Amino acid sequence: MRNRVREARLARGLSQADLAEALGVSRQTVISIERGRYLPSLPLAFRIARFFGSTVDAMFDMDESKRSS
Amino acid sequence: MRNRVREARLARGLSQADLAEALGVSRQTVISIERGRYLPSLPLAFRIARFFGSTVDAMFDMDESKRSS
DNA sequence: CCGTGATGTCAAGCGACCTTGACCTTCGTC
DNA sequence: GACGAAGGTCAAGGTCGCTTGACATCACGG
Repeated sequence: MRNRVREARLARGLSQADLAEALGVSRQTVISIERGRYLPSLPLAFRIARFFGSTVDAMFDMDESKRSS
Repeated sequence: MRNRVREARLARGLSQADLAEALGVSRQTVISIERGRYLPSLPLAFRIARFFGSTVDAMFDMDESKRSS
């Protein structure tokens, strides 16, 4: 599962702290999502996608081959 | 936050148990999501959307006006 | 009347998401 | 060298997603 949060953030010239505040989450959460420590919840995924003017499906691509089953 | 899981399931003539098995989750999980008890995780949201040949954004619409904050 | 399929509730437990707070390193600048 | 901004780690704690298992209801066919 890859996500384009980091590149979208850098494209806007924002720091992790800036993005965290804009999304209403902690800086830890932004770090953890960017680094793939865990996946955002569905509501947070929507806020991220909308903040960057994108869609959940475009921001996070689920790789079918990586199903943990 | 509304979702179209129930109507998509009924449109295919599937029971909750059928859908649960197809998604690899428990029947409780399907019931809880359909009834709005809680939101699916991001991976499960993707599996649901793909199972029904749709997108996460189309299956679950986040209502901006219903932000809990 | 009895059984079965479909939907639903409740409860206990586990792990993932998210928080706060303390601390570290690197880089640029004064 | 001292400072601040940015990215990162670690730990403890709370809430939510998901599980299993037991049980209740309603409609239906035998």
